Amino acid sequence: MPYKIIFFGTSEFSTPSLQALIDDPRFEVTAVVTKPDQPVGRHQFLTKPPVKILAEKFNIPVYQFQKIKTPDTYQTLSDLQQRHGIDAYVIVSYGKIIPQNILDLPKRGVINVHGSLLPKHRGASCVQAAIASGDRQTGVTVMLLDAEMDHGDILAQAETEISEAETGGQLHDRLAQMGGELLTRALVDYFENKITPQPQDHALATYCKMLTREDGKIDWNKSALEICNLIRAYNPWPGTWFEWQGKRLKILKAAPVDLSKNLQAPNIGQLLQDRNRLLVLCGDQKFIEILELQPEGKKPMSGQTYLAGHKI
RNA sequence: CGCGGGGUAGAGCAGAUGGCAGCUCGCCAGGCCCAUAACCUGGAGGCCGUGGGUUCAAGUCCCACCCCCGCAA
Repeated sequence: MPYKIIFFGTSEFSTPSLQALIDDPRFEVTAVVTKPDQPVGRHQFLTKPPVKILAEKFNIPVYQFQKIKTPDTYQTLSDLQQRHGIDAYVIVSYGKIIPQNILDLPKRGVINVHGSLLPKHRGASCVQAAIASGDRQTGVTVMLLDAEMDHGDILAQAETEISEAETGGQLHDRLAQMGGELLTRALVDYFENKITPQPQDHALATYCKMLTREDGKIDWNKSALEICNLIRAYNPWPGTWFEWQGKRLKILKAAPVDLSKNLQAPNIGQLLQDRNRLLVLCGDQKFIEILELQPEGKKPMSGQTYLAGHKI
């Protein structure tokens, strides 16, 4: 008899975990809960969440509750519980807070996959936070959900190195994949009582907030290293940018540079040309080279290409 | 019909008041040099997004359409 699971998830981070559960004969994904379709993109087309697309492909029933904290929602999930005897909920990047009375429904509790080594980087932007903080390694955590955010007992963790040039998007995809692999193993061990859930050391907890595009505005007073890490971390979401000559310039790729010679003292945050390189002075008096950028209304281009057509 | 920017040489950009298209980089050839991503000389390369219209004459004015992108979500 496979373990019966209801999967809660929405974003691209969720899909590898859902896929792992589907592919593993030891589990049966009885239903999938995901956020309602959202208007997306320049023309606001109504778009299905990635998790919904995957679920439909395997003919798994999909539930999209407008609100979780309603008697109707509770009733629906309660019915599913009675009808199928669900063993556990698995929640991966669902995007909504689930009330306690629902969390109490499944027989063996609620399991969560988180994209960091808890207790570090609790919260919504854990992947970006790891790179932005300059961490050299991170990982994924499979844990039991409790009332507080990313606070529950740990079932399993897997670590990985963050490479020098890795972007948030690349790391996101890797962690999502790792999460799926770790999830199925940890879940079986947990069901078979082979692991003892370990409480987190809450004194070491750090938190990261939900990111918006505003968070990607570059503060040139920070150090060159901090800024480079931020650019890497926030690529592709939420992206990093600053205002230049009344236009918005997105920075897609940058690197710290060592300059032996002294350039004419520029202001912090001002673009500067050195040969065919596009430089900016940061708060610690060090330069970064902008390798790839995207002016408002234009396609992405290299710093050198930008210089070919723009006087600085 | 959410707001806005843009489609001109391979790339990035200029082209007030309409008159036979220019800049930077790249590319090709040659030169200089121990050497070079540096420098010098010369050269190739453009139905100016598409279709109409106004005009003696349109990249430049008018209309329609296609495509790309930023914001917003």
